[in-house]
Amino acid sequence: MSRIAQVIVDVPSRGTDRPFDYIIPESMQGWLEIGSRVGVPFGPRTLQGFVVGLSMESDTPAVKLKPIKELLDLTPPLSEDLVELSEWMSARYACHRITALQVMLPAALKGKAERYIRVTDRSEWAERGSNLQRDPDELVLFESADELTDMEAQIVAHIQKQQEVRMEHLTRKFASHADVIKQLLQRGVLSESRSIRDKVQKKTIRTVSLHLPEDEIRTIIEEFPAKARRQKEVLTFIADTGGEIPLKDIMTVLGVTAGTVKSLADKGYIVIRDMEVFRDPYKNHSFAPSQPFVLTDEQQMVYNAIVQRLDTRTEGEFLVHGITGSGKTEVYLQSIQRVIEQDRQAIMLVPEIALTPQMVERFKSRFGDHVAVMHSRLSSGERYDEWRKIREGQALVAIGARSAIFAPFANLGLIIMDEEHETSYKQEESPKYHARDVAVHRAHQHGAVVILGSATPSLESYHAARSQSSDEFNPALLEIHGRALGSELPEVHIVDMREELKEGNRSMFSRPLHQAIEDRLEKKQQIVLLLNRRGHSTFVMCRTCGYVAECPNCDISLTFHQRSNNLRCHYCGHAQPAPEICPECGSEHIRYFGTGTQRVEEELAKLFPGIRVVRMDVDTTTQKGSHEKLLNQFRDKQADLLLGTQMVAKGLDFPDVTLVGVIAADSALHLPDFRAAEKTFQLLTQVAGRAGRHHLPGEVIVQTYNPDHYSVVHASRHDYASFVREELKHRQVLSYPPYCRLALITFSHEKLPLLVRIAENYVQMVKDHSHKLGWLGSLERFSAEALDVLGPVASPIPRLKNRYRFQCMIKWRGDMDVARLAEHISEQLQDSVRDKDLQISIDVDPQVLM
DNA sequence: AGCACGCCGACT
DNA sequence: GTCGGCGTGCTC
Repeated sequence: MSRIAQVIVDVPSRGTDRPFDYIIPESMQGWLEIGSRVGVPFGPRTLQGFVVGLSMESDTPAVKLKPIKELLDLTPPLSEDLVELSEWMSARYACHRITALQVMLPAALKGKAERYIRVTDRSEWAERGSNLQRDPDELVLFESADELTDMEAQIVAHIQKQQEVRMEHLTRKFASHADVIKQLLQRGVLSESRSIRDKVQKKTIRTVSLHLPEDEIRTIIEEFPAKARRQKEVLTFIADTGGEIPLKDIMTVLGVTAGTVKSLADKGYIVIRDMEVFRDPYKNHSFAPSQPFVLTDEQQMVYNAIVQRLDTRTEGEFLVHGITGSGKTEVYLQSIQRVIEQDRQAIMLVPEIALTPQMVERFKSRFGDHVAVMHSRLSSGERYDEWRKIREGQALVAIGARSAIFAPFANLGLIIMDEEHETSYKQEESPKYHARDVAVHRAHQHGAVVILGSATPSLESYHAARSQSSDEFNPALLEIHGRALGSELPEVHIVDMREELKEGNRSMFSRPLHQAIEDRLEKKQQIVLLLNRRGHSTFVMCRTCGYVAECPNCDISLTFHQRSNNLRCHYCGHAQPAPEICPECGSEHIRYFGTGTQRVEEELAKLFPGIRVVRMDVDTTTQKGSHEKLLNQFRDKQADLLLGTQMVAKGLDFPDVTLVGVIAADSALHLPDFRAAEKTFQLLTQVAGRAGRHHLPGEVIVQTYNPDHYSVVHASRHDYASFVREELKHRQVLSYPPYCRLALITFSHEKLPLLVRIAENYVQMVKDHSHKLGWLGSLERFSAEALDVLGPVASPIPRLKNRYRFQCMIKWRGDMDVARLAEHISEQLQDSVRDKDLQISIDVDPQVLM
């Protein structure tokens, strides 16, 4: 038996980011495991912590060791593999261990210490009951107990009844007598302790069941006194139904009160108890069971490749590149089915916005109650219950967004990541993990298979599949070229908005789009309009020739800064004055860009009187369930046109949509991000996939000022391979992922001069350190190992919440531990500056460079 | 993160 | 001469 437990305590700071040793009390022997959640004394406080190791001896001097105070769960909330995973995460993403552990659990398990009050020496007092004032002889224990006033006695009695009462509850109940409670504590009549209390309680319902054998009950029913007609009915009902029946049901079905039922319990015929139940967010939905579809030949080949690995229990990764509407989901469903038959479990990750009721229904109707759904719109209680269903083995499939990758399955066989290119798989707050990388690591732990699926795979994944590297992540590429229903991909027309302007059309709708909308309205077919609002930020473009100002060093569009009236690059810091006329064609129509959905809606109403528009954007979908409501409205044909931002591009499937319009394809193209072209290509491809998915042929109209840009051209031809070829060339020349890795270091402080000095210091320190290690070098030389630092520059958001922000970027190739280097330097700098106002954040493999 | 221990200004 | 400012150091 181990004597010592290593515990990570719930304090996310540098000084406490290591295990602390505790003595395991006798009573916890055999119960305490790696992954257990415990309450421990830490300095003067009581904190929640997680056991990450067990041992016989400790290096800490015995006098310093304290015992663990309490064990918080019967079964450990974390398994050993998740504890190991947290160690890997803290190293890879430079985060505190506790932060990594915490992200794996539902918020409900983030307990905080609370004060609990009880009457001192409970056993003595319990016997005395309410006589405590009348029997002063026995109260020698407390010198002044015989002087208890009425108020004091009342408080003591209240506490005694419940044995232990939370301080918070007490101060609320006896709000005006806080001083009395304080005094009782001082005199020792009451004592306090601290204990960890969870945020969410398990939910229970009152149930009723027979307390005697059924034949006995039948006899009792026979002989029931006639005037107790109601009770007789109730008892008969319970005997007939059998098992545990919710009290509520009895009351509604028979129209009786709780009192009637209770008197039966008092007679000892039945028992009433609180039964633990799971909150079911989908309890009001019914799901018609569905059967597997017959797979197309292509689907079958993909499925066979996956099943081959599953059946031989070999780990492996697959990248399934299937065009929109190719029926990837059906392949996922059948693969999951296989894994379940093997007594293993599966995780299905989808982007948050794609986790629609449609999607959930598909899984629930195939796998019934074995599905646990985890998404952000659940209450913390609901999320906790879904999590427990997984932990306790009731659920076999977890479907959810990013954090579902931590679903606590014991025997994981398959992890699927749909729309794997989505940036929402990267968490923006600490721990800044990427679910794809975590998935690969977890799969290695379990010998499980990983499937990444997308119509537009990320360049990182695609490149990893293409190059035969010996990396940890080396997926096999599987392709699906045809659509499941045999429909054709829609025809895409590119409209050159420069031409429109030349011909005098200043409206946001080109003539072809205008005409097409009119046509569909007439035919009573539906339209989806996409306004890409990511480009709301200000890039400078010439309306006449499409010229966009770009940085000479970085090949990235410049951002317009109104304050200083100049253009800047967020990568290297380059700045130049804002042009008055277009440097390419001399036109005066040069301006910065941005259009809102609201304006488009107004414009639509003006141009097409009577048009029924459903607008979907952050403004209209913040309310719970509004997303679903708007989509249903559109599905039920209560609207002709669905107008929205990115969210209309994903996964929606409406049979009568025959026209998809993209108002401004360019708006994401000129964001200061090296992934701008990739994002544009992905968005156009995805949104084009919304049209003509069923019998009616679809058409897509893309308006753009850059009709020749390769992301637009290749998207219009549905040509992923050509796009990738071209984009990879750019990435290679400029040394961006997948040809190197990135870490973004962001500094923030209230005082600008200090901040600049720190940022410059940091960059210098990175250079010095990596030079010493022999890492520093130019990445452009195609060396296998090299590291380079860019910046520091002001962040794209230079001031946030009264704090200035600077950033620098580390680029490297090779498998050196840059996260550790970055963290090490952070700590050195923090130590030398000694300013706790200084924040340094490290983002390894950033997806958004802000 | 808290909380305590520890060295320098405005007050009974 | 004391109460208290928050600098820095520790928490098994």
